[in-house]
Parts: sequence; C-alpha cells; structure tokens
Amino acid sequence: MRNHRADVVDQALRVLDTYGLGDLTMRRLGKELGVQPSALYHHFPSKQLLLAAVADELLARGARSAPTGRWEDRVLARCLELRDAMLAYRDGAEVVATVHAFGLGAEAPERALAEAVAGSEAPADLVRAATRTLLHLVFGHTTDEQTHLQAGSAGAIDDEPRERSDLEVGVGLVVDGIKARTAAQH
Amino acid sequence: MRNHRADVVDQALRVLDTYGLGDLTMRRLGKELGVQPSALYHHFPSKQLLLAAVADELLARGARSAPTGRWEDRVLARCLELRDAMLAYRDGAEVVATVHAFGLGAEAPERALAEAVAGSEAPADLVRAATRTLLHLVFGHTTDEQTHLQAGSAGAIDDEPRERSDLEVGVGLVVDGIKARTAAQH
DNA sequence: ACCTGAACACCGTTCAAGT
DNA sequence: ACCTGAACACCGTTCAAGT
Repeated sequence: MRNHRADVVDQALRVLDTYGLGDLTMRRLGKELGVQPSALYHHFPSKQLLLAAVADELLARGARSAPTGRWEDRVLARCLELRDAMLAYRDGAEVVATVHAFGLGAEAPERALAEAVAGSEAPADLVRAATRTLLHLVFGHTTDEQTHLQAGSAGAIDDEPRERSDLEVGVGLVVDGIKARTAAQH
Repeated sequence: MRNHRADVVDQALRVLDTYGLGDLTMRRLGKELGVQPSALYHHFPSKQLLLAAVADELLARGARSAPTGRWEDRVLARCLELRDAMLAYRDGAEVVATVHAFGLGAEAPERALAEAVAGSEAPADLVRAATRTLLHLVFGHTTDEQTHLQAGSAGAIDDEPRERSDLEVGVGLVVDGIKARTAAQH
C-alpha cells in the first residue's frame, strides 16, 4: 500500500498522540505504516522536517476563525487558540515549541498574534517585542500545563484550572503593560 | 585516575561548551574522562539527573550577589543574571530550560525571581503567575538569542542588541502590568 | 513515484565481575 | 568506592537496487 506525504503526517500525529514524542521514531512510524523506515525519506529529507510538518498540521487542525472585537480580546483569543491546539495532542506543546525554535515551521501563531497586537497601535518595535513575549509565555505555560496534565492522572483535578488562569493572568499583564506604555507616550 | 561527582559535572560542562548538547553523550563524556560510559552510572543514576547537576552548576557559576534597590530593578537584574548565566555556555539556555521543565533542578532562578516580584506587594496569586511568566519569557528569549548567536557567526553583530532589548522590553511590559494591576485595586 | 534490504555509525542503560 | 567488559535494545540516515 503506497503512502503519500499526507498519510505519513497523519499517521505520525496518531503515533504522537498514542505513544508520545519519545516513541515517535522513524522506525516506529515506518512499522505503523507497514513500510521500511528508509521509505519515509522519500517523503521527508529528515526527521526534523517531518516534525515541522506534524506541527503545522497539528496547528491547522486546531485553527479557529479570526477573532473580532477589541484588540485585547483578540490577543487573548489567539493565545487560547494556540494553547488549546497544542493541548489537543500528547506532547503537542513540546513539538510546536521545538519546531518554532528551530525556525522550521509553526509560524502561523506568531503571525496571527502579531496581527492582534498591532491593534494596540503601539510602535512597531513594541509590537514585535510584545508578540514574541506572548508567544514564549504561551509556549512555556502550556508546556508546564501539559507536563502536569500528563504526569499525574491522579489529583490533576485541582491543578488544571490554576494553570489555565496563570496563562490568562500572564497575557493580561503583558496587555496591561502595552496599554501603560502606549498611554505614557500618548 | 578516579573521578568524583564534581569532576564528572566539570568535564560535562567542558564538553557541552566545546561540542554542544548534541555531542554531550554518556559515551563521549566517558571517553573524555578516560573511563567507560558505564562508570558514569556510579555517580549518576541517569543522564537526565546528570544534566540536572550540570544545569545547577552552570547557574551557580553565573550567580551574582543579591540585587538591591527598587523591586522593578531587582526583577530586571535577576532576569539578566539568568540570561547571562545561560548564555555563558553553549546550549546553556536549552539545558536549563529542559531541566527546569522536567522539574529535576534549576529552581534557584525561580526562587530568586519570586523574591524580587514579591517586592511589588501584589497579591500572592499574582506574584506566582507573574514570576512564572517572567521565567518563561527569559527562557524563551534567551533560547532564541542563543540559537541566533550560535547559528550565524556572520551578521550576528546586528542581531545581538535587538534580542537583548526585546528581553528588556518584555520584562518591562510585565512589570508595568503588575503595577497597573496593583494600582487598579489599590 | 514509492519502496526494500542491508549497512553505517551511533545511542542510554544494565550487570556481573574486578581492584 | 570506583571502574571494566560485554551485552541489550534501540536510534537517524544513506544508498544501491527493485517495481
């Protein structure tokens, strides 16, 4: 049975969600597709680029329609959209953050966030710095949250809301900071 | 020649800085110490715990005396101390962030940061959320900065100041956010 | 276009045994 | 206390060859 690029990505997402990033190996993925590991190199030149495609597909599946309303609300909506997309797959936050850090993909969230932050009408330099700050904040908080969530199936009832509200507070602080700065130089 | 725990950590730091995290393997480290890889398991039960000790030593070497003055200045000082400590070793940011994410060590920066943020006299919940936000921000920005720095030896002259100022702006935004929030509920 | 089979150059970790 | 030697169960990647 011959596979296309999309089949490989789809199966990789399935392996990721079922067994975790540590078990998402070229050999394991090949076995799951009924194919030799070397066959995967017909579709992707390296595991890193396969992972980039996986991250992009994961984000596409979690994508929502563009938020409307006040820019502060649009910023929060984009942050929660990114968080939820990453939480939807096991180790999703680690995959997306790693791919983004290596500059191989996962660029849609930064663009979407930048658009929303630009609504503040802050200077371009501040918009860029604030966007990157928000992105790091979402990656960091969500990775923590997912680690907690996946670690203890026991007693996680208590921790989940606290983690989510921590992210919301963090985003709120940055938003307030942007306002304070933009007002200061009015 | 018999090694102690501290010798292993010291050599690991040397291998890390010279060859990078990708080449910091138990086999490579053993070779560098003139010892079989299995000998390392006399000192550390796993590579992860060795890395935790490496992160803690890296942070200890970059530690400064406690900052004084206004809490905003102490917060920034702690953030820059952490950044500089991580930048001092190749792949230092990735090592520290990973160890911290796994909850195996690298806890001193969070404690130091929390102490400084508490100076704002904000409610305990806000102090905790803001501290974690700042920590993620420093990890994220510094990882980006180090990636940039290590990637292109060419043209890096232009990027370095931009990255550092992005971090300072990010910290400033969060600090302003804390002030705005604490003032709002006065 | 998509895949096989075999190889290359590695990993982390365990464990009985040595000094 | 610290280390050896050998093994176990893996990795990512390459490449000539097949259909």
